[in-house]
Amino acid sequence: MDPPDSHSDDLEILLRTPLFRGVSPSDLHLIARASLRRRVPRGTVFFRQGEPATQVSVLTRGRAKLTRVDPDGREVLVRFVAPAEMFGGIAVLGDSTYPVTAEAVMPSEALSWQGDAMAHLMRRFPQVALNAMRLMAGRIQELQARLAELAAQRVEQRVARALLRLARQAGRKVEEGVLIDIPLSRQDLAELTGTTLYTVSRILSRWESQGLVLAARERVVIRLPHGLVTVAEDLEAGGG
Amino acid sequence: MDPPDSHSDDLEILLRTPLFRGVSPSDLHLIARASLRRRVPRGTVFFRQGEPATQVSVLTRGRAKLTRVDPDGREVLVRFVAPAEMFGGIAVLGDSTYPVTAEAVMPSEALSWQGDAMAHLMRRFPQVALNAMRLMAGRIQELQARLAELAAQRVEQRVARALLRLARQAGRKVEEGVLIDIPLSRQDLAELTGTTLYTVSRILSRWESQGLVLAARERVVIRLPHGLVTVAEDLEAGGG
DNA sequence: CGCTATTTTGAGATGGCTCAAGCTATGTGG
DNA sequence: CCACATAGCTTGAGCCATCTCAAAATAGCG
Repeated sequence: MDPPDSHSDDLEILLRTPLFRGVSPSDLHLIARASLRRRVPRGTVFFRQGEPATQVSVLTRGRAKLTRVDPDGREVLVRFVAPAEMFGGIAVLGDSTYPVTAEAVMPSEALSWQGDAMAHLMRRFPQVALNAMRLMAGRIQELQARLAELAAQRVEQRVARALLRLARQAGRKVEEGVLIDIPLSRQDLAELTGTTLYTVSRILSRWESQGLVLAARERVVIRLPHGLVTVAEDLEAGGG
Repeated sequence: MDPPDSHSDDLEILLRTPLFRGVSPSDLHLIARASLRRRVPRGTVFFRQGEPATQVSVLTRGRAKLTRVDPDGREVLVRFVAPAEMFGGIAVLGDSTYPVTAEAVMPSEALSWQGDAMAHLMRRFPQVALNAMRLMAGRIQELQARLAELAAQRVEQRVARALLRLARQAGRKVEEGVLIDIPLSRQDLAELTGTTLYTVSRILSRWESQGLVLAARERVVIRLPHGLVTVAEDLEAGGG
């Protein structure tokens, strides 16, 4: 009944979704059946900051980005979402409105559950609640780390770290090095690191001339990860 | 049997501890009995960043601050802890080491539970697990807000917001306005907002001459909260 | 009542921002 | 298949908010 790219694939993704770790495949099947599938083109907004939070989602294909608009209108990129990652869960569990906007940055697919359905699932499968806690704890630690970074480091180090993080989350080995497999503009990198697209552009140009990275339109390849680590840790003389 | 300032007081605090919201007083009594009380002088470190995380705590008296040291050695102040607030919980639920250092900034008292004891409590009282999730969700939202702030706003606005947040968390009405009831040095404010103590000092001096605040040694009183809000939102002409 | 931590203030340096202009892939319609 | 339109990117020049470093003034504390 299911075409090969729907429920059966869903299950495969859900099996390696941290939120559902430890849940048996048959229970996962139940869980999957309680979900809604949404397949969207690039640019689609899953939900918008400030809207009443109604659903928890897991990305099954593609990539999404979570952004937040400052009262002053400046955008900040909170994080990218990769397949098998949960998003939108914080709002449902915490406050009643989404604290970020979620947008697909390439053709994507997500499964989602209504907040009360998820609450039900957590009651029925306590492991899911535990997983959610562990995930949130991890998110908190990451945010604290970024906060410290933003407070204490220079732009160049922050950009280096952002790229290294992205490589870990969405890196793909290619001939020239590690490709960050997300359409990633200079503007995105700037919003991710709290700087401007101009500064990011200059930094990437310099790194490219030093052979550290390859930078193209919405595309970054890390050629010398270790070199970036050196920059990130500020062990640099100043270079040139 | 209990002296008036120990178990009975504990219970009173625990009754208004968000982590235990919805737990009956008799169950709370049980919970309290599973805890360890620690009374410490100013400057005591409850736990240090990087140590294996073993216990979840609730502050019952005093104040604590959670700081994080950058690889480069710079300190960042993650947050202050007020009575009835949980701390140390993230580490126990998430990773196995504390991501921050917790230090009493005045004579303080905390109750703590071993990680496995807390896990046991959460299994026995699912409401506690739910509360923990809600708390973490709130913490994530706050961290995201601060991240956006740090990425997008000027120092003066960040300091204004930090003071307003502190006033909400630890404000006490006094004759001259709202006293931030924490020993709060210029250095602390700088570490909280990602700037230097010099810049904070200059900003406070200016605000004091404008009548917005009273600033003394490790002490800040907000005289015109609305004025600070104006600064925080950058509705200012520039002012002289 | 002197010691020490905290704070203030000055002066100079600079990293990163802003604004302005031109460049280059990529895609589109003729 | 080409010329144009467009979104994304690069680069230059000038400026300024903020940092750094230095030194002096204060305020608690023992």
